[in-house]
Amino acid sequence: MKNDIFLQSNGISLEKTLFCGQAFRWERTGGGKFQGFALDKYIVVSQEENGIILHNADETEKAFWSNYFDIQTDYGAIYGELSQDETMSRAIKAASGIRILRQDGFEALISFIISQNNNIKRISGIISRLCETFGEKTANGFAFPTLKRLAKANEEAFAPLRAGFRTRYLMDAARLISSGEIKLEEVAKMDTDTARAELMKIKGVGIKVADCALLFGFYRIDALPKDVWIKRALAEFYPDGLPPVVEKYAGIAQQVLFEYIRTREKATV
DNA sequence: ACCCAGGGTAACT
DNA sequence: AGTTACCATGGG
Repeated sequence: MKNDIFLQSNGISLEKTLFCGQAFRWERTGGGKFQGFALDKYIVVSQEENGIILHNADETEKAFWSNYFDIQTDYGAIYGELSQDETMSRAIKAASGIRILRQDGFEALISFIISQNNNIKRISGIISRLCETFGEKTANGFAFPTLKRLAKANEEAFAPLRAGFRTRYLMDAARLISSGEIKLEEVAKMDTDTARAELMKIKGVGIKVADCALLFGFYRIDALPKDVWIKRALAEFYPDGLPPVVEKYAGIAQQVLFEYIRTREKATV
């Protein structure tokens, strides 16, 4: 039985959450509606006052997307705590409504390998071509490729993605995970430092890509990915280090800061 | 034509 | 241990 299902989440912003650079497979369809994929799961979702609506969804999908959108976490309380810090208070006002999506580890890892030395627009393009090339075709679009399918692709097969030097990194990730040398279900159980070191066994996965995979794919909100924007923000706002309350929610704080400094940049240019 | 992008690697001091 | 050139590609 398919229905429109309302999920309450006070203050959530789909626009900010879906396009703040943590996920790359969502698009606006107008009128406050969005559509996208998580792995092979497709949904149309719309922005409501203090929540979202899942369109044409059943109970199984309700459970899946509630987890994906991190509905049960009290962001009001977290943002309240973070607002004790003056910089965070300003950043949250400019970028409120962001939730950290609970994405699949494999999809996040592959996506952020592609992200390196790249911009969000082109990352989305490469991932889109990745799905068209290796993902299963469905009625609503292409699913994210399975590990098995990626692992058997050669360099020639990757050419249509135009991923540049990242191709061999993607192939190394697929090889190591496929062979069992790296087990993502084990990574999910490791403490964050051990998990980071494990992911960094993959060629092309350094500390930043690993932290992105951990934050967005394994919900490690203590992981603090430092890209060029965050490095600038930390130097400007926290030259003497992070206050404890920001440290506690580093991943969430980081994403709010990322949005804040990027939109501030856009506004002034 | 140059610089930059949700960086990492390898080869240098 | 800390720099630096280089890596593909596309947009500004």
